[in-house]
Amino acid sequence: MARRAPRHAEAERNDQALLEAAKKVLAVDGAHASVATIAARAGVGIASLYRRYRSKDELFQHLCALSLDQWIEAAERGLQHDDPWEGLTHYISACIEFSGGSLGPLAGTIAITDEMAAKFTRSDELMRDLVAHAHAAGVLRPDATAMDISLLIEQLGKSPLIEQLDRQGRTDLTDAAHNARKRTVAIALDGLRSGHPQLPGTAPTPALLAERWEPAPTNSTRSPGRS
Amino acid sequence: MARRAPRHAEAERNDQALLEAAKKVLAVDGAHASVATIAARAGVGIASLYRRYRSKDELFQHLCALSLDQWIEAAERGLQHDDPWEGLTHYISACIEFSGGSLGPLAGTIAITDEMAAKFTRSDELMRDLVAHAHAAGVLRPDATAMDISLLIEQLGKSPLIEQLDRQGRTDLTDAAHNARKRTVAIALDGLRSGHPQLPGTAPTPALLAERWEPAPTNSTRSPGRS
DNA sequence: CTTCAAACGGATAAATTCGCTTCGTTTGAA
DNA sequence: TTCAAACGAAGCGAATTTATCCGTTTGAAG
Repeated sequence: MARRAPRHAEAERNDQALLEAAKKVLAVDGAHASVATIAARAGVGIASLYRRYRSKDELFQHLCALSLDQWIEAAERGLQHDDPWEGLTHYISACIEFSGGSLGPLAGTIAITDEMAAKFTRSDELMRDLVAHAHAAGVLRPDATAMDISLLIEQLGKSPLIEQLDRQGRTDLTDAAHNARKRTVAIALDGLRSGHPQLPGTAPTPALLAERWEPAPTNSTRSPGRS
Repeated sequence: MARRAPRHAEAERNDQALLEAAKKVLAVDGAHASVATIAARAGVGIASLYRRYRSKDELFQHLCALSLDQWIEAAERGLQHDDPWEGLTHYISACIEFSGGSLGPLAGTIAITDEMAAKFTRSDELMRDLVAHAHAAGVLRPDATAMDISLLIEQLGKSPLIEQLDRQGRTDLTDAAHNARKRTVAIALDGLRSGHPQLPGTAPTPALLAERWEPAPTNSTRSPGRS
């Protein structure tokens, strides 16, 4: 073919760097992460970001889709385990580990694409299967529902300590912080095993997690989303 | 006597409203909460805020001191319990409940006053006592340290779901969200009881929590290039 | 009722930050 | 050597943010 890709390899590398940078910056700065920060962290110019994505929102949507892929893959791996408990705990640990609290801050700030909705549904199904298997095997406490576990994952995925250390550039402490969170996760997982007193209140309804991604209903100061 | 207080009562009420509003806005908007938002939520003018605090930072420092008071009081109450386990769990639950993730986002963004440092030390001592009693009674898993529990509190105190719902004004779901978190906390507390396999890794050092409040004098993340 | 300082609210100034565009430069396969 | 594709970064207007300024309201003292 004729001229096709003078610097195609570099473009590919930059795209990858942008996505990784966006994820980290999003975890650190929250929903108000700026494109300038993301581009700087990726080591590329701002224009390189806008050449790939038409807007900041589009970048975040793509990032969400990729994260959902990770969730789906983690669930599929978990379902392949022979031991239902191992499968569930590996899924939970994996989600907490790689999520980095990326999606949480985004909830409600970006529109949900059809692609995202489909992947979310698939992820949810797989997750319910995982929980059902663990319940059937009697290793997971019967009163803990899939919703409980989803909330647990979200709660532990976003670590204030890790985020702040990252923000301050204390790379010398991040290992210790991650180790500390592993212990917190281990404690929570032990609490999920069978043989504990009944959980308080009633199980949370799926609406709690579903509706949070709905477009912000009465949000006052939002620029009209184009597209 | 000379004129003393034409509208003193109103001033007092406004001060109280400001503190409460600041706490809520801080939990919702994070460290970048604006004074305008806080004043609006308190239902007062911006000037009323600046009449009491010379700057935004001074307000936040005062707020921190008050929160530390709550921690101290919760620990003292916990120590009064006859049952060490009840004392510890009530302390943990109380801290998670009222913290609202207020202090977390502030860490590193404001200077630590001497008052804050003293209260932090006192709170830490009481908390260690609580844990020591629970350990001595054999109700708390021996491998869980005070640091582990501090991190657990911080991790569960900041709820992404609750914050987002609050941000979107979905007051119809906040009750359900709080109930859901109560269940998450209950799971974690069950995981803290004795009779579980050894926790992974080594216990986190106190430096992890102490250093995060250290001055962040070199505004590192301001320009994300080379530091 | 009049007085008047304390307290009020909100417009506003000055500086910053944001998303995004434009533009001159660099790269590397043909 | 050529030249389109890809690059980095300065720049633009709009939107925020902190903090101050100023005219108005309040309510106890005289």
